[in-house]
This record gives sequence, structure tokens and C-alpha cells, in this order.
Amino acid sequence: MTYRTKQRDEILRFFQDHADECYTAREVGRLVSAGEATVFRTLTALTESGLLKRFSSGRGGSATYQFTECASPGEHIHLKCENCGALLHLDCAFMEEISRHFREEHGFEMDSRQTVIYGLCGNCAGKKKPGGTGEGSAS
Amino acid sequence: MTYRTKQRDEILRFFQDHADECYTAREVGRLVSAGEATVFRTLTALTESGLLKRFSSGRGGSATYQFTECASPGEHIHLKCENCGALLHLDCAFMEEISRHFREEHGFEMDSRQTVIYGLCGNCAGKKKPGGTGEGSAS
DNA sequence: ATAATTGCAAACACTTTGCACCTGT
DNA sequence: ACAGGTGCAAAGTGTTTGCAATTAT
Repeated sequence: MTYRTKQRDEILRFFQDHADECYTAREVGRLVSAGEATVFRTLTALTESGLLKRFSSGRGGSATYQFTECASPGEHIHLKCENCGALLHLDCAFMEEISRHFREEHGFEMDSRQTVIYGLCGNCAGKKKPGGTGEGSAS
Repeated sequence: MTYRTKQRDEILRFFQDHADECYTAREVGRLVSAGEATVFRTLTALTESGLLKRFSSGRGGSATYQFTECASPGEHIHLKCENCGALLHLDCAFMEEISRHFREEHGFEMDSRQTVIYGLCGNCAGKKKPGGTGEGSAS
């Protein structure tokens, strides 16, 4: 991450321009001009620096990545819509409340960076009801 | 899942006897007398029936499985300790409170089956502070 | 009896790595 | 110039699948 290359720029920009969608490494590879290896390396780097969020798919499927504005490790939690894929960032205030609840009532120190709440966003709730035994995840 | 075989019995029993630990398919394969394919098939089946919970590991690592008492889709949420691996089941009452918060204040319908809260349990909080860019997940 | 399950090995899919070449500073 | 990045192809993993033999009902 020392040099700035056009591949990284292009990949990051791609995610910024599609912040409402998840993409697999393969998809990214097809949509930008960068080799697969570079895509994987870049995706890993961007995830580690907090610009992207990674979601593991249930079985043997490929992981997906999505842009997330928060490069800074600020305190907030992510809500992921299982239907449309929207990634919502929960404001600090409420997160603190949840966090406190877990800590005080259950002695559990929540790690908001690793946690993703799955469910249906306002637009999707009431519509589609995803079946399957899907599995979600995030870094 | 029509017949009852000794392989499935053994695998399920293994998880019941080690309900506080996560195991990869490979580990299970070594510890019980069942072929790898059978282990994978059984793990998938048990996960689908809700007896096990599956956690995807961050990168290319293997998924891990853990016993979870709740075969019934009862309303409760899971808290997973990132340090010792403990899997805590949150009582309905508090889960309802969280759920309501998301719904009323954010229009978000939480899916408690898919969601796992990561963090440190009472015993581990304050001790080890896991680094890395790990990623958790669950079905 | 017969339909489901097992197990092996081969097939797959996703991700990582080695290494020579290219690029950013 | 030279550390760092890229890309190809090869190597790894982890997981799934085809199919004959085995087992539960």
C-alpha cells in the first residue's frame, strides 16, 4: 500500500461508484482492468484498511465485498439487508446503547467492527421473504 | 435425513459433547469414524436443521461448526466470543428489545437466525485482545 | 426389497503464491 | 534506481459430486 497504482484506483473507484452493491472478486476482475491476483490482493488490502467490508457466503461460494464509507474505525455497527443488499451504518448513539446493554446485562463486550446484523431494510421488509440457510459474515 | 445412521449419530453426539467448541469439517472427520464427504454432508444437514451453527472463517480458511441446543427456530440471538469461542444464547426478552429498537427506530427487521454478535465474553473481556482482520459469520 | 447413505476418488471453485517483468516515487 | 506492485500460471485449500457398495427401514 505504499505506491498508488491505477489498478487500485480503479478498483476502489468501482466500489465507490457502486456502494450499494456487493461484488465477488471474480466480478471485480471482469469489470476492471486488473489481473485476478491483483484483485484479490487489493480487495484484501482495502478490507484491512476499512474501506471495504467483506461478506462470506454460506457454503463454498465466493466472498463478496462492498464499499463502506468509514475508513476510520469509528464506533458504529452495520446492518445488512438480506434482500437488496443495502448496507446501513448505525449511528453511534444507538450502538452505544446496545453495546452497553450487552456489557451491563450480559458481561459481553461487543465488537462492533466484526458484527453485522442481518435482516430486512425498510424497503424490503414485508416484500420478499428470503428462504434458504444462507449465512452472512463480515470483517 | 430419512434413515438414522451411526455416522450421523456419532457426529451429532460429538458436537453435543463439545458444545463449547468449534470444529472444522476436517477435525470432525479425524475424530469420528466417517468419511470426509459424509462429514460435509452431515454437517450441512445438521446446520440446516438448526442443530449446528456454522461460522465462516475470514479468508480461505475452513468453516467451523458448533452445537447449538436450539433445534426449534425460537427467537433468540447468538453472541460469539472471539477469544474463547463460547457461543452464548441471548434470552428472548432482551432480544425482543433489540429487535424492536431496530424496527421502530430504523425500520429494520432483524433476522435473529442469521445474526451473530461478535465480541468478548465476560471471562475473556479484559484479557486477550485479538488482532487481525478476522471475519465471523454464521448460518 | 428398496431407497437412502456411505466412502472413495475425481472434480470444482475460490484464493494464495512464486517469480519475472513493470511502475511509482 | 529500487522498493513495491502486477500478472501469469501453478499450487493450495476447502467443499462438492459421481457412482458402486453398504445399510436402515
